[in-house]
Amino acid sequence: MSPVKSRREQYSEETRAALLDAATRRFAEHGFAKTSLEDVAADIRATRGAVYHHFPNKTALFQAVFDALEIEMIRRVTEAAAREADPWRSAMAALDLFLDHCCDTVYGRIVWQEAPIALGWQRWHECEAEYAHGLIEQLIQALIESGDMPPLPLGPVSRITFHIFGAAGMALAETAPEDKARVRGEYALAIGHLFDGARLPRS
Amino acid sequence: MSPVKSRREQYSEETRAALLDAATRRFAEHGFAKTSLEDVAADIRATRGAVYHHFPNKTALFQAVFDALEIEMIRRVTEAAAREADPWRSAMAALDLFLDHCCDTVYGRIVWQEAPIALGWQRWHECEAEYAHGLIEQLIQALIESGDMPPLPLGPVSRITFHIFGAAGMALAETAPEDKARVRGEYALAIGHLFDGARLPRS
DNA sequence: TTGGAGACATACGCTGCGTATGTTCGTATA
DNA sequence: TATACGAACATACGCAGCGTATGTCTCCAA
Repeated sequence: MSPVKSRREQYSEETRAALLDAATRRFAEHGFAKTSLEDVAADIRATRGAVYHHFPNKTALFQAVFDALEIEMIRRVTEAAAREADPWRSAMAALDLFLDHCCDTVYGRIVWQEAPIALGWQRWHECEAEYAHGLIEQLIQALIESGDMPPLPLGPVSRITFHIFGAAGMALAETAPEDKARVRGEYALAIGHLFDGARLPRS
Repeated sequence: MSPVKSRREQYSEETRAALLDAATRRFAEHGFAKTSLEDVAADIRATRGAVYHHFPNKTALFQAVFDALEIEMIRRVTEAAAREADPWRSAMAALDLFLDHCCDTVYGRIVWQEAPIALGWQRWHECEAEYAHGLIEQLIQALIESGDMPPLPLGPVSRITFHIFGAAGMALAETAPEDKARVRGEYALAIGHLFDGARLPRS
């Protein structure tokens, strides 16, 4: 995996990682538009030159931040879902861990609030199609096959599901830390009821 | 209402209306970021000076465009909902007309795609809270009172509903005109099923 | 008819992105 | 061990586009 890095490679990777870290914090705190690359660079005692050496432009830097957060989230949710054998319980476990994740200020702000702005709505949606959307479609497909859900058109259903999750994600992202637990509970209740209603009695 | 306008007032209102019209088209076609006030002004054979005379800044111009679209939409949906006496049928009529409205390219693009970018997510959400959100809360409140829905926490439920509608709105906004009818049908089906599931048997 | 104010046009500064060019410092090669 | 080369940055510049300050014209009231 890492065939002995040279000193130069090590330095380079460290500054790149530092840039990603600084950018993550800046974007999460001030948003995409109000974050200047000057500031990000200054945070790690470098200049904009360093940023443009590692990333082609501001959007690409944000994209890298976004990707890292999404990949980590998908990884953990997939893991949680895989632990349950029953499709329905698997989906519920995924929802549960997703809500947990959304309580994280950085994830919520960047993925659910800033990303559509930074990447543009279209690109954001393409990314979500690649990450979350794929996972959701998988879970729902399993629910349909197991007879837990009626065979509605998969595209719209998973997109609606995505947006329902998004509603919770956005709501939690803008909730004050001390209220997150309560709000999280309310959304879990409401979403749970909604899905229970859509559920078919197992044959 | 209009106590005899002077010639000057008339001119002024006309250019303002023309600006709004031009801005609406530009924003809908090229998006907020890629629309320069220079172009908007040029469209009506004026300069940026005219824009800044009528609006304090670029965002305010967009806000005016957005407001006009939302107010018109709310007006028509409210009207449709009021024609039905039964709360459930009233809500369904509202959904139906809303989906119709989202098939309009300009409305879909500006309200559902560009607005969060232009106004910022926070401000956008505040606006929606004022417009759509209020209407949705009203409809759901009626459903709970009539016993059609269980008394879940009103906030989350109406926010989730908002985002479900949003899912359809966004999806329709990016669907090619020739496919809009089909996609609209799919979403109507999926949403209908979801709500039917959440419905309580009338006592 | 004339002063004033509203409705614009013109001119300028500033911020921040992207790019082109310069400089330093590891590292491979002779 | 001297040197050349290229990666990893820093510095400098151009440019678009927003916002603002100032100028000009024209309508209307007194």
